[in-house]
Amino acid sequence: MQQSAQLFKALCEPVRIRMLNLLNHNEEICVCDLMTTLEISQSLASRHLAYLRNSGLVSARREGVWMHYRLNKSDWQVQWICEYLDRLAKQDKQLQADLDVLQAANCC
Amino acid sequence: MQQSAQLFKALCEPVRIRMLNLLNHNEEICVCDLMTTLEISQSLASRHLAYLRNSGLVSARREGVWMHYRLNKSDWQVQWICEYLDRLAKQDKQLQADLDVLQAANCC
DNA sequence: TCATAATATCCGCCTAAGCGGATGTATTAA
DNA sequence: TTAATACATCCGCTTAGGCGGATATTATGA
Repeated sequence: MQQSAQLFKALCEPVRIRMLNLLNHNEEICVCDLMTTLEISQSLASRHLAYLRNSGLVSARREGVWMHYRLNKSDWQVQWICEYLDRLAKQDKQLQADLDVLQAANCC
Repeated sequence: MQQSAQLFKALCEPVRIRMLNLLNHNEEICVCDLMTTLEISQSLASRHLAYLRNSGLVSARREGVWMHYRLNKSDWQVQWICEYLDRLAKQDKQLQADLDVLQAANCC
């Protein structure tokens, strides 16, 4: 349950919800794409991604200089969160807009 | 989404997860039952319940001197949380024990 | 009206975690 | 080997929210 609480802490922050929403609709995303799509600083992106990593929600893969992040979809709690995000995205303009912006501009 | 973040903040605290688990298996529970079941102080119980109220997860009903709390099950997000709690309770000893303790000792 | 019981809120203290901006690290290419 | 790029981490500051213990509020019954 302590672990559940940690899971929810990861979802407390709007920026992290936006990140998870993007990851929910793309196999992998690199840090630079997340930065530009969400219009946040490199430092901020990296710190929030570290938080998501430490909470077990995402994992990272290095490819040369780039880090690619993806959801840990094998975890049932992550699957359950994805279902929530699917539903939330349908009624949230910001999340929809984020998806459009990411599709339009792929840097990696 | 700001509202979603607020919802998850309500779930960050183990004591609040335990409260929601109890409410998920009982129509209504009074504050004194929650206090004794979770073995927490009156002040602590009341503060966490206020947090859950302000987050829109529960509502309260006065009956004489007692306050009875219940889940706002009409909200789809609350329903979704209940499904999570159902699943979590099956694999969490603490949550199971809480339910047993509450059944054994009804004060109101 | 007054004492008591149940609940809510306030106070002071402490920690987690948010942020911007600076610095450190790892990889690639020249 | 060095410079540049992508990313991670650190530093200092600020705020939200945890806690115990004290106090306020509300309702009931004598």
